[in-house]
Amino acid sequence: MGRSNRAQAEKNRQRIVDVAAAAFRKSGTQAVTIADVMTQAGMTQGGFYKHFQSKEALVAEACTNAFNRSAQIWKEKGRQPDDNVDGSLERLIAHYFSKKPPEKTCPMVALAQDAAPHQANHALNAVYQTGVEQLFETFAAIASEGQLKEISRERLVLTFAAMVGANVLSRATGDQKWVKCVKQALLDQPPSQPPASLPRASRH
Amino acid sequence: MGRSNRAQAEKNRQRIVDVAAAAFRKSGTQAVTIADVMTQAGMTQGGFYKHFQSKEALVAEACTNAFNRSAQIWKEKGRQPDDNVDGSLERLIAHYFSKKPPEKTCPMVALAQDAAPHQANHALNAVYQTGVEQLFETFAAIASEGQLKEISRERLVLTFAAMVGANVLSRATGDQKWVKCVKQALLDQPPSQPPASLPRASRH
DNA sequence: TGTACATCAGTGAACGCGCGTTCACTGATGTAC
DNA sequence: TGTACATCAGTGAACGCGCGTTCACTGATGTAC
Repeated sequence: MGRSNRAQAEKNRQRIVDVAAAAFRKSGTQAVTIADVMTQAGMTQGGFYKHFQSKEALVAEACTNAFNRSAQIWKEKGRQPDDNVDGSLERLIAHYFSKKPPEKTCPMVALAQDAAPHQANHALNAVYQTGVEQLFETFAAIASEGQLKEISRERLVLTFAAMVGANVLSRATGDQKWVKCVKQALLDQPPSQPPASLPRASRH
Repeated sequence: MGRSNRAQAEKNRQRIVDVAAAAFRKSGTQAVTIADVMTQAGMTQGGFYKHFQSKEALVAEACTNAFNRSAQIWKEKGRQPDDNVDGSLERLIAHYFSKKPPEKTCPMVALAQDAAPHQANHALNAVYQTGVEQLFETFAAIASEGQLKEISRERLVLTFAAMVGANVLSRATGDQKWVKCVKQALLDQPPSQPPASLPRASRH
């Protein structure tokens, strides 16, 4: 093919990042090879190193990309023009639990294993930390916006963790029931019927 | 070293499984090599295939082992002789969030990635499914035992998912704050102060 | 109980494959004049 | 505006390493007589 011009090369680079982000979200970073990514991006593997220093570097950049995309969509769910603000958190929760193609898996779930500190990809770990923070703050902002009662941060974190946990369990088992049940628990429980506190015994 | 007798060979086999279970919980199955396991078990890698057909087979067996160990401990937390039954769920939750050495990481969290159906280790996926079920049923049994009010299954799943999610986030980021916050949310919220329903706006 | 032979747990080297990375090469692009 | 040269994006083969697996071999164990 020979050389591309600068504009085309930049497009190609971006395409590699996009393809990689989708593939990593679908299968995790370890299951995706450089050859996979480059083929999907319409090039051969040798060209990869004209754009990135290493696979680790691509991983970090692609995952940043994935977190940004997610945060963007969350924010959109938080403010839809034709709708009142009160239901925005419900809308976000419903979206989080909606069936999505594997390449749109929540990055917090898809990348959790690869980002762990013991995996020694420090760049990815940093990206992941920032990404989780970013998504949680987006979540918290939407929750606090149109809320009648103030929600405690503890409660927010609990809900956030439950969403992630349900997704992890459903993805790992292949059984959607975890997601469905937690979605029900978060959306369908009428405020008029306050839950029996938390699942704990009352103190004796 | 030559050949071991039958009893010793069986002990060696069990040692391999135990070592592997600990290593897989610490680092995930992909990051652990056969040579690692065999060295830690005090043997050389060649001998591995006298006991197991493949790494996949060891993974499945070791993970079964890990889930069983966890379930066993959960059950013990559910019934301690000197204690009344009412606090058993709190005790279990506190234990789940207590700091443990990496080789005792919750199998649901440590193995989630490797167990996913797209990883094509079908034996492990089956083991994982059964293991999650086993832990959840243990959890539900303890919750329902000494409970004054009945807890809805939805609410149980929500709590269960939050525990898993918090652990996933803390393990992946390296930051204990997720675990700490969810633990607080689950244990310290006084029943006398019913939570503001769920983090949602009241319907308009 | 002792002897001869078969079995087989464990050894350690080697094989084979996958995958990240490197490299010599191509030819279009960018630039200097 | 055209020409000569340098640059460099992309190619495709090859390298090197790690790791799961295989294999010939050893010598203690188990067994048959």
